[in-house]
Amino acid sequence: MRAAVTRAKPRRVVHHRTAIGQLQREATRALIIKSAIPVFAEHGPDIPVVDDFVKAAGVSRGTFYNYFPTTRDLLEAAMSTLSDEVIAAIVPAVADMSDPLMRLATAARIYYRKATMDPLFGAFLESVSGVGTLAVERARGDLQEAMDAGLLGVKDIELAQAVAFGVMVFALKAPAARSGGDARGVEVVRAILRGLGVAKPRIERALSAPLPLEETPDVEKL
Amino acid sequence: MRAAVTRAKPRRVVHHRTAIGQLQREATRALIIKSAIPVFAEHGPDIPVVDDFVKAAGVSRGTFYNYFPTTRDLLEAAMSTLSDEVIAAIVPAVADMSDPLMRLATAARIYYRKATMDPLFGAFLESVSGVGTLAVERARGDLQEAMDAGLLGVKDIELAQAVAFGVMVFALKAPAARSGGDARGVEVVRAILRGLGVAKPRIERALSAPLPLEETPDVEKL
Amino acid sequence: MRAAVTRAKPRRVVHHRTAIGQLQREATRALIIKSAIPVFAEHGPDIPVVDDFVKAAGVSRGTFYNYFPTTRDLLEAAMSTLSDEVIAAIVPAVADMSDPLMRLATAARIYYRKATMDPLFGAFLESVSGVGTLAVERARGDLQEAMDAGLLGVKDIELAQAVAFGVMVFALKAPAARSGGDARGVEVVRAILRGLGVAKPRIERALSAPLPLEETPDVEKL
Amino acid sequence: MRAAVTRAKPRRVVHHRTAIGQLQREATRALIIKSAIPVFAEHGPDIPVVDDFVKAAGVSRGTFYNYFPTTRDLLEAAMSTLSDEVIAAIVPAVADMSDPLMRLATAARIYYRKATMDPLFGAFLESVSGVGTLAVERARGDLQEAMDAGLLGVKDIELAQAVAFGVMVFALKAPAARSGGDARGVEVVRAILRGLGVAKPRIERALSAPLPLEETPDVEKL
DNA sequence: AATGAATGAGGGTTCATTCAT
DNA sequence: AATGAATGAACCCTCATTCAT
Repeated sequence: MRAAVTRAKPRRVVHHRTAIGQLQREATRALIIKSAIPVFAEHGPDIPVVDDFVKAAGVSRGTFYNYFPTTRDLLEAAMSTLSDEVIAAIVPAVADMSDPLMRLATAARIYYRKATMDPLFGAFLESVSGVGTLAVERARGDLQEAMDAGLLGVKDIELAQAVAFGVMVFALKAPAARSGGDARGVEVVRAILRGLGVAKPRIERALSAPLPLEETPDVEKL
Repeated sequence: MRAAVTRAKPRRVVHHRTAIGQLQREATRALIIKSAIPVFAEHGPDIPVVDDFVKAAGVSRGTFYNYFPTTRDLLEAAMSTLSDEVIAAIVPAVADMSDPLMRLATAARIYYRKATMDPLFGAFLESVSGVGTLAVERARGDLQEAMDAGLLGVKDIELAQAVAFGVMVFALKAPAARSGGDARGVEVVRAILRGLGVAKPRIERALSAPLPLEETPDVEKL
Repeated sequence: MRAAVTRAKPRRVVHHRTAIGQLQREATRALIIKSAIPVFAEHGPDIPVVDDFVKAAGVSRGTFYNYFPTTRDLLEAAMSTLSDEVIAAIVPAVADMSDPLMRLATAARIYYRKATMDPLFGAFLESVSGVGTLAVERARGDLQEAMDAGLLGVKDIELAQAVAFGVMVFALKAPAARSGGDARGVEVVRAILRGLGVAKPRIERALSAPLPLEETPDVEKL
Repeated sequence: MRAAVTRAKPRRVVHHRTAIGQLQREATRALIIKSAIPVFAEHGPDIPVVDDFVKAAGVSRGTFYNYFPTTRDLLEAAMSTLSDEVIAAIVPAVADMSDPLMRLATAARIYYRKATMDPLFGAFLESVSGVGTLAVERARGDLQEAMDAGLLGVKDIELAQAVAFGVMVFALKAPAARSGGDARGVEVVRAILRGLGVAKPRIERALSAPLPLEETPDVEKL
């Protein structure tokens, strides 16, 4: 009898459900993030509360906590998601460029365009302070490369970053950001390159790349 | 009835008790603001709560509400107080300068110095997001004047501001801000002027003004 | 003017209200404890929740937290209050006794009586596990003294305590505790003394003290 | 419809799958109980939650509920399992004894030994309040028999139980329980027998039985 | 049977604000 | 004016339980 019991011990196989669960989990996670972005975007300086996300995603509080222990975690996931989107828009456009300044300038122009044309993305940027990280890691590399190549007047990488990100962030905050279109984007990036101490002819060359075709702004998103 | 009350104090006789009361009020108000500044500065991203201010000032909750209906009001008062301090440091130093660029540059250098040397002021700037406004109104005037005089490459006042404030704010956030001293301040302001499209010789001239004697940093303040 | 302001600085006197507050605080604290005792008593093994205490005391949740950060703290306060009551009933009765065994026996009999006659106290003891501490510290001293005087067969203080408290606690849990009156109390204490290895004649002597007049059981308390 | 289902299995034919299922059920149930014991033991005063059991057993929540509608049921099953273990250790050792006092004393000594030497069992006893019942039913019979035979001074079965279980439980709680070994067990049981009013020579006789060979304490179990 | 994602009621805690003194 | 106890709405978080697969 002992033996029989032993033989009958539970199998602990990977259950059918386990596989399904993986997909389900991914989907729910994505749903929560997706619904959270407008919540972050709409909220001003006052931080949204768990209930806001829960309502937006149409899931229960319990489910929310199953995925994101803190709203901070959700914010990071949302930023990461948006960041991926931006990068996806930028990478192919600059892939073939050998000039780091041109890569930098083109990336910045696309970023500016996205921030001004995509209401959701723009609102998100405005609401969430500390935007820095959104597509920053990429820019850092180009800045460094340009500096190493002796193309910048600025000799300090931190200051270079302050110029690039500071001007971009503040320019996006200004009311004019809503109206100037790509042309203003060029002005902003020109100011950045000037601030970095790039020689004038190089500035114009870096700004000469055509931008990829504009997607139509999806107004309904917000 | 509202009118009646208004009409009832036509003589503007200042009663003795009233006068004392005014001073008392002023003093208590100042006390609360003064004690609040380190509270704002010490707090990171999490907002301080009424109790923090109450404890710091050593007054009762009731008294607090007598003076500041919301903590927002207190924050504004604190910013205004600090702003006044900064302006007081800047105004005499630039009073005699006729060149708006030199005024701008010198003011920015003093501001930078204060933010890096005065731990309390610096911490306050870091903690309170959107501090931009601290001594901003003055800068706007100088920027406009310089632009009107054709001294800037940038033609859009909003972009000019984005350059000036964006670079300054982000440069102050960088770790390097803690170590570079006045020399880094010059670099930062040079980047700003370049970003604004000021001609090179004018930049150097604008940066040539000697700064007033440095106060010794008051480390104990924080 | 500076001087005037200085003179007007707030006085920070001990305010009238501060004194009142002390009394008020004491009263509210006592109220919460008092109302909590039946709550603990009525609850079986399931722990009462903050809301129970709040309702019982008729104060707001906020007030509760003003006084007791955790329900554990409240429990301790309640035990301490009851403990004081018991001790107050015991101390005068045994004050004149020189024999530690008689003190011990008399104290135990009064404790037993209180636990069986006072429904609130009894119910509290039953509900709250780990009653130990209620009037224990006193007993420990008498036990030690008796042991030092060579009056106990048991040579280990921890075992002596186990006998005294174990028998008492379990005897109070038995259904018979509700009916036997003082006579059963004598039996219980006799078993304890026997268990401690006290010589037979000493046991009877120790049990011979008359108990103070019984208060009428206050049935309405529960 | 319910009736129909019931009526549908009249032949009591044990289908092959059913037989397997029975064993499987038994095994899973045993697995959950087995894994639950350390969980109960490790947890202090705070009650373990379903998730703890689920993780420990490596089964899903759904499966858990298939076997135990409430954690209370699981606790009872665990107590019953341990109880069986203890009884299994005691029964053969006392089977041949005719003296109820000797049976009682020997059983108590084995119980004490198990509680002090088996870390898991001991921890379980400490954690789970009101464990009294673990091997109690057996003791009750011996107590009653001894009382009927006029061997006890105590005339009240409830009080007899209070003495036996109260002293045992409290003696096991004391720190000394961890060090005294079998010798302390004898002291504890002696105190119990004294408390029950057993005559001295009978006490020593009842304690004279040799204990079965000690299993080596299985330290790794906890 | 077994699985585990989803649920939501239950309970905990904070804190801006009021108000009697 | 100043005081500080009291308030309760607003949030936070856990966990027993369900149920589609």
